[in-house]
Amino acid sequence: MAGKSVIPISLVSVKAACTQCSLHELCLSEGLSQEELASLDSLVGARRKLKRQQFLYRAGDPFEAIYAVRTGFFKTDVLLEDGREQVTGFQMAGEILGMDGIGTDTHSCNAVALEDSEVCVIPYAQLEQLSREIQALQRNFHKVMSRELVRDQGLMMLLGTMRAEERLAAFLLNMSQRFTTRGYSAAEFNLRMTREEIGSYLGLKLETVSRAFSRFQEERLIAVQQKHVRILDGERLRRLLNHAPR
Amino acid sequence: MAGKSVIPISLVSVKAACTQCSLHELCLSEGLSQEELASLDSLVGARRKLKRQQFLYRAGDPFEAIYAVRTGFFKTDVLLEDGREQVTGFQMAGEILGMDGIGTDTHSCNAVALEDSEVCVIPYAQLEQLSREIQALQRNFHKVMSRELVRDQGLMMLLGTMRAEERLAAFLLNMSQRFTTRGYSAAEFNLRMTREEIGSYLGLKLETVSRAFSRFQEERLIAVQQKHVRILDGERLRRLLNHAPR
DNA sequence: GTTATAGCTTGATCCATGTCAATACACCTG
DNA sequence: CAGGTGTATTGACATGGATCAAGCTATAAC
Repeated sequence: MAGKSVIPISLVSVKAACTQCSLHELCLSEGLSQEELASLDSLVGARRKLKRQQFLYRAGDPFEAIYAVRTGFFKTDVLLEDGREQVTGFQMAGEILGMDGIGTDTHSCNAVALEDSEVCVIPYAQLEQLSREIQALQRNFHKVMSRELVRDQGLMMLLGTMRAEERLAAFLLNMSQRFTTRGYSAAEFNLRMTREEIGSYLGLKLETVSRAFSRFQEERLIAVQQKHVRILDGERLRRLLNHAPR
Repeated sequence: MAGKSVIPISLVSVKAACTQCSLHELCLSEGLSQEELASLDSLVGARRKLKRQQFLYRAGDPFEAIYAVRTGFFKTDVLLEDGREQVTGFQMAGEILGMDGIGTDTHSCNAVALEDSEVCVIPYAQLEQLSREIQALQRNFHKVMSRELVRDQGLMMLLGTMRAEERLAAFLLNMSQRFTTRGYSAAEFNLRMTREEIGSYLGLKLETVSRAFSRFQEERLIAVQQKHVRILDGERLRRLLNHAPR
């Protein structure tokens, strides 16, 4: 950290903010020039640390900023008046939270840290301003939102047409893929969420999730112990998808 | 149409393009000055007419433009390799289609006209350009995308936690609300989609949709005959939501 | 006007997942 | 290390919606 004195100070400070946290093309800084990165950095100054179970924002909160996950793990969820909960997503390093608030100036879901986490606070008014000046930033931001729309389509497909085991397979492969992108093992990881949260995300009850885990273990597709998952046969897991049982 | 000669020619041409079709704040032109509207108009020049069942774009098509529905009715859907279909949305006048393509430069779903329709073609590169110049346009565009994210959250909630009759009630109330916004009757309308398409959207089989319709009719909540729906008791229909059965 | 076809309704049955309940496990606290 | 609490597993049973099947109704085609 303190070494590498060949790097000019200005660059080090840039690195500390955006270059370091943006895992390649995950965040908003992809493809920006050094100069542009510096502008983005000055905007992103603020950080916020959250303890496990703390809310980053709640449904109804006024919208002021979007957030880039630096470290940690989040869930977003929506609550119905009668108490039913739908987890709408899990977010990890490099992913953006809070865009649901842009349309109405009010957040429409809750965002909760599932472990101690840190986010970059990106004040929205300033982001709009800067993305009128920096085309690459504008483009990145639009791409992030659009990909979120596509992600949602995938989840609708899952919730609307898949059976329990397909859903869990899709979930595990998605997790694996995202860990891989971040340089972690594709085959072995620790889930940060409970069976109930997975179930809520997948439109299943926690018992059904648990049974599907057990089934996969019997079938030697995975080895699972509580939150620790090892994927033994990703190929077969993948084949479970896109092949209707009848 | 040909009358009203008091309106200057420049305004008439503006009206023909954006002022007329954008039902208030639905489209992208909300809050733009006359001058800005003219810029947007020059961008939106092209129109496209589609016959019933024609594709506006297909999954895999290169992304070039987004589309504003001028007249008619669309559905978007995603297909799985094994043939399973998930309808991800129904779009009517003033709504924007195609934003799924921004993230990957490729459309991720199909968009099909459910009746003869017309759209405004908005070339995306030019929209980005112009929205760097016109703050109100940038803001509108972001709001449209964000509202789409929020809409998706609602659909996930529906697919993940609601029972068949709740889903249909939510669907009918949503339709009613959107027709109202467009100046049509809230209580009486013609659906443009089949039971199968409704089912696909709601994560149900067409038979289940049909049975739920019949049930609502028995209960005097609605009067339904094929695609024609009259809402008799919107209040009770609304109470069906947000009240878990147990 | 007749026929064909797609769409819709309704009934009978089946099955995947929900529900309820008991137990086990892991982790934290003191 | 004991106890407690939240989490996970597993079993038995219930049920909502899927499936299969038959018939009906509107609309389009000829």
